[in-house]
Amino acid sequence: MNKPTVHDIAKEAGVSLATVDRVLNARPGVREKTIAKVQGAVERLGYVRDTYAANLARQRLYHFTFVLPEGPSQFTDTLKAALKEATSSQIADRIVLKVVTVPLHDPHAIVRTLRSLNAARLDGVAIMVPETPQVRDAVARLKDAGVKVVALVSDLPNSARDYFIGINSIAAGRTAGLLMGRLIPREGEVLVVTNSMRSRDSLDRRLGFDQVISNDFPRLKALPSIESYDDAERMEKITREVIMSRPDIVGVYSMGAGNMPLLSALRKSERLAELVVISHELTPATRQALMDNEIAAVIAQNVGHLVRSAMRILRTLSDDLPIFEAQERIRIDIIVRENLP
Amino acid sequence: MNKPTVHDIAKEAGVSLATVDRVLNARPGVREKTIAKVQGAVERLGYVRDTYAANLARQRLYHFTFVLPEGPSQFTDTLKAALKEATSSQIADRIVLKVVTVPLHDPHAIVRTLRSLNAARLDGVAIMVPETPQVRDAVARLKDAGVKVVALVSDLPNSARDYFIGINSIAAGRTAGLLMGRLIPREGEVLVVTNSMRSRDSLDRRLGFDQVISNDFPRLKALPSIESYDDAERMEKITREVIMSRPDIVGVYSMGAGNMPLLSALRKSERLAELVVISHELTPATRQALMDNEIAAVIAQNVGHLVRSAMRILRTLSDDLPIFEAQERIRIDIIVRENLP
DNA sequence: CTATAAATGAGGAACGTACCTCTTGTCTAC
DNA sequence: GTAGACAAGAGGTACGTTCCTCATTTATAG
Repeated sequence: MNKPTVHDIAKEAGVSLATVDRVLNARPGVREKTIAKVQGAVERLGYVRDTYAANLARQRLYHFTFVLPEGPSQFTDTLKAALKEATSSQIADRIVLKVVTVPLHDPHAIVRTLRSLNAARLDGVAIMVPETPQVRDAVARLKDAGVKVVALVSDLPNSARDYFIGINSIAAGRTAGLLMGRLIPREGEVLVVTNSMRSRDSLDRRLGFDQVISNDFPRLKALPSIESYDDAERMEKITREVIMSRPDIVGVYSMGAGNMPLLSALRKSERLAELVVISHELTPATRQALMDNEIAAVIAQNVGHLVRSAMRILRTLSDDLPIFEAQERIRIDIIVRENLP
Repeated sequence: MNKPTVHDIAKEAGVSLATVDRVLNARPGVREKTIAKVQGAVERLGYVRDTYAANLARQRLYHFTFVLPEGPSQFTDTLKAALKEATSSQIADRIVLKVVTVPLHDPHAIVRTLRSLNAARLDGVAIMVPETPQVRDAVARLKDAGVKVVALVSDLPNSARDYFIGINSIAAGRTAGLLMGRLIPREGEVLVVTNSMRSRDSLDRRLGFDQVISNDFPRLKALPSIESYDDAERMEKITREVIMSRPDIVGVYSMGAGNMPLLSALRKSERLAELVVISHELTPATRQALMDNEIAAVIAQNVGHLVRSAMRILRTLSDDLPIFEAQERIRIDIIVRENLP
């Protein structure tokens, strides 16, 4: 009735413990026929390796590296904080964690960093950078070297990454669109702002947003995206100008980072109270704006879950174990003033 | 640099391994002074017991029992499904799980069941029942017998339970109130329905809902709660009558289970399209209603997270380890058509 | 100061797995 | 028929912890 051990497998298969070990750990020097015998026993008894005992025996350490954007961003700051917090918990057990940051605007530097990772002493990498052909190459190279790769927050769909941990941007955009439509009962224009439409996330969010607006809420007109290019002043200036010149604007959808200059511009315009503002990611700025009723809703992903999931998945991949999908699915959180975590 | 082991503690404290073991496992026969020496070494080296190695050595099994409501309820069905799913994952490692169901309407049967639990061979219990003085007593009795007790979904705030796993009902009600107010731009009445206002959860949700409605949306008038007493026919009949007789109703807040008869009544009234309906818990019925635009939003708690959290917390409590709060906090999920999980 | 109890030390086996060495068995080729 | 290669067995040690026994030291009481 108890969980079968390697000894049970040996008995069941009629071979020695050493042979079972050779088969289970894919060591050479075992005939096909014998391998089949052992695997048969494994399946018949429903053997699952006790990972903890195995890790104890082999003194296993998991070497993981997180590649995150550098520079000031409230979102990546909260992500890093969550990572640090997780490090001191049970989840980080046997994990040796390294965090490196890369400048997002410099594709060469990103690739240089990815290439500089020592694949030989690395079990897994979690990457949060925009997808480029060079990044795809670097991912393939890591994979070839036996390193597990997961994309974090921003997917690398055309790369060889093993897993994506984050929310579907199209669905996130659709959620924003639905909320915007439901929260604005009249006609009008919706301002859409982002850092840069060259990022895939922004494109997808915009896509999802437009799908729902045009299909379910034709009374609303989503304006062309305004891009800030990470320039706070530019963002504030342009936003103010557009808001001033277009009295029909009834809502604002902020797809990316940079909510602080946006809010600052909206405040100065003195039209904030009558606008429905929806933004992404829960940061100190958006949290405060929610509490002040300046932002109606925030579309977010739980960063704590994000980093814990990344660690668990990298570990699971490293052990060639099946992933428990239900636990790892990152949900699209809708946060309003009253359900702030 | 490596994690210290019991051997390191023995060396540091200048005692033998056996003594370290006696101290760490609170076995008798050690002088106060020696205990202090060992504990000093533990703190200086920052020793943390390797729980996996310990469990391996002592062949530890965690015996947990979940006490859940019996009878047909889509919510408890999904909860049980999540429990079953979790059982076959890593999380349930070394856990021997038992599920017993109790009739919620029969306080005596509940207490009888709680008393019948064999505290001697039980490490922890997760309980989902309404709080009564008898339940409080039963919890205290379990605690006295050394069993860890957590309240699930529905808190037992005045009992000796170690932990509550679920969402704050007042905050959930406030969230519903805020959404209702934001989604209804005009004046009108809001119908509030529930199973029974004798349940603490319903009272608290109502309380939170009324707080926000009266404070932020005085244009809305929340009607007195309609109770179904778990009687589907009654629910459907009364709802239909009220809806028919009160043309000013613009929204419906469903605080408890029994969304199927409610929806059925609303459909028959043919006013569903113009009503803003907000309900609790994601079940097959509410999921379908969300997709059909019949329900505007569902306030939910992630049942998968709920049961995984319960298992982790019971295990952590059994090991007298600190709980990683950030991971265990159950969030108030707002679910709309586009962010359905 | 001794008898006794209490506290501590020393060592080993076990948990399930990994990994090592050494030996024995079996097959193939010439 | 035997060398050589390959396959399999047998047995041990280790990981960090628990738990056991037995011996030894130390404190306490009479």
